[in-house]
Amino acid sequence: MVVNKLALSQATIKRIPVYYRTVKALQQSGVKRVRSDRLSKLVHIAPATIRRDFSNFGDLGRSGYGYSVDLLAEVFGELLEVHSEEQMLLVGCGNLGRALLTNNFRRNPDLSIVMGFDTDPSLIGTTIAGIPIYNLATLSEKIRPGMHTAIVCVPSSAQASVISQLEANGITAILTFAPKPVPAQPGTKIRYIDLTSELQALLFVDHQSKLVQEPKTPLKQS
Amino acid sequence: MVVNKLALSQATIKRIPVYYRTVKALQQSGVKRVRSDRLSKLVHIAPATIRRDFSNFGDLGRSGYGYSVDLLAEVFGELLEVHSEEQMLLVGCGNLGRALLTNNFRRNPDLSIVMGFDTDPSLIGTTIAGIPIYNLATLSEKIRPGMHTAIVCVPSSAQASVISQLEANGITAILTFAPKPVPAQPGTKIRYIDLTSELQALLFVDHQSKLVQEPKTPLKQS
DNA sequence: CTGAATATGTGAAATATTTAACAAATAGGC
DNA sequence: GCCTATTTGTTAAATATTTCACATATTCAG
Repeated sequence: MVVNKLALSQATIKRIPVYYRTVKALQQSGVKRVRSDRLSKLVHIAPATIRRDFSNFGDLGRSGYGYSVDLLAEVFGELLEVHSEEQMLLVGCGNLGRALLTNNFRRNPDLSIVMGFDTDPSLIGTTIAGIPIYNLATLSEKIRPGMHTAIVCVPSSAQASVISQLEANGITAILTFAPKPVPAQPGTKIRYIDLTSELQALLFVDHQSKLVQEPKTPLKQS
Repeated sequence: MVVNKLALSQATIKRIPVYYRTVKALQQSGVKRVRSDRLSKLVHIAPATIRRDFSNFGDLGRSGYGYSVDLLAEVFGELLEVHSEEQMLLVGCGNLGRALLTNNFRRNPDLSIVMGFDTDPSLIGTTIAGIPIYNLATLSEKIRPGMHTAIVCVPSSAQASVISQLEANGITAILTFAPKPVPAQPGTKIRYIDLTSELQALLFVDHQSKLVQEPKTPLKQS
C-alpha cells in the first residue's frame, strides 16, 4: 500500500482541502513556485502553521526557494485521492438537496453525486439536473458497490432513520445538514453542517465586537 | 447596558447556538430540569465541557439538581439576542441562494432574510418564496437602516466585489459560501462555509480510518 | 430534621494547536 | 565558485481547549 497512515491533527486535516484548492489554482495560473508567506496571504493561515502542516508530508520545500506548486498539488491530490472519482448519493431532494444536485461540485471533477433519494412520490422517477431520483425504500437495490458517501438533506426528524438505513447499506461517510446529532456506528464518520448555528455564532461575535467599539456615551467632547 | 462583554473562548461561542436549540427543544417538550450528563447525550459534548461553558454565564446550575431548562433557555436566548428579529439580506439567488430563501430559517423566528439581490435581469423584480429580488446595483437604495447581516451565495470570482459593496453599505456580519478568503475591513466579521472542503476532509478521515481497520491480508485463519 | 445520594463548579492536569524564532540549507547574482 | 539574501523545518514557548477528579452545595426520602 502506497499511502501510510499519518498521525495528522484534526486541525491540519481540515486545512488540506484548502491547500489543495489553492495550489491547484496557482498551478492553473502557471505559477511554478510559492513561498509560505505568499500562500499565507491566499489562504489566511499563518506561514508557520503552513510550514508545520506541510512538514507532516515530508520535506516538500527547499530553503531559500519555497515550494514547487506542482509538487504540492501532487501531494495533496494524492492525500485526497483525487485520482479516483468519488461517486456519492444524496438523500432528501427538497430545496437544499436540489441546490446541491444542481451544483454537484462541478468545480471538482473527482466529486460527483450520481443518484438522489426521496420519499415524495412526485419526485421519485424524475431527474434533477440529469441525476435520477429514486424511492428511498429501494436504496439497497439502487446503490452501487463502491459507494461509501452520502449527503443528507432531510429534516432533523427523519435523520436518524435515514442514517441507519445508509449505514446498513455500506455508507461510511456522511455529510448532513440536519443539526440533530445521531448515534453512529463505530465505522461511520458523520460531519454536521449547521447553518443556523454558524449564523448565530457569527451574529454573536459581531455584536460582541460592537460592544467594545461603541463609544461610552461621551458627555463632552474632549 | 445589560449585557457585559464576556471573555468567551471561540470554542464556547460556537457551542452556544447548539445549547440554545437543544434547551429550547427540551422546553417545548415540557422538560423542566436537565443535568449535564443528560444534555451531553443530546449534544454530543462532554459533561465537563458543558459545565465549564455554562459556568461562564454565572452559577446557572444547582448541585444535586442540575439546570433549570427555562433558565438556560432564557440565558442563551439573551446571549443570542433572540428577542429582536435579525433582518438579513442575501446576495446571489442561484441554486443555493434560492434554497436558502425558500427555507429562510423558518424554525428560528428571530432570523429572517427579507430581501435578495442579484445581477441577473431575469431575476430582478421577481420574488422567491415571497422575498423580493432587487438589482445588486441598487443595494444602497434598498437596504434598510439596522440591517447588518448578509448571506453571500455568489461565485468566488464575484465575492470580493460583493463583499466590499456590502461593507460600504453598513453590513458587518457576512456568511458566505464562496471559499475564497477576501481581505475584510477591521469591523467586519466573515464566516466562510466551504462545502467542498468539509466533504473532502470527511472523505479523508473516512479513508484514513479504513487503513487501520483493514485486515492485513491474513494468510491463514487462526 | 437528618443523612445519603446527587450533580455542580472548578483547580489542576492533560491534550491540542498555534506561533515565534532561528539554525541550517539552498538559491542565485556576480 | 563565492557570498549574501532567502526561506525552510523545527525546537521551544505560548496559547487554547478539553477533561479529570473531587470538595462543596443542594436535594429529597424518610
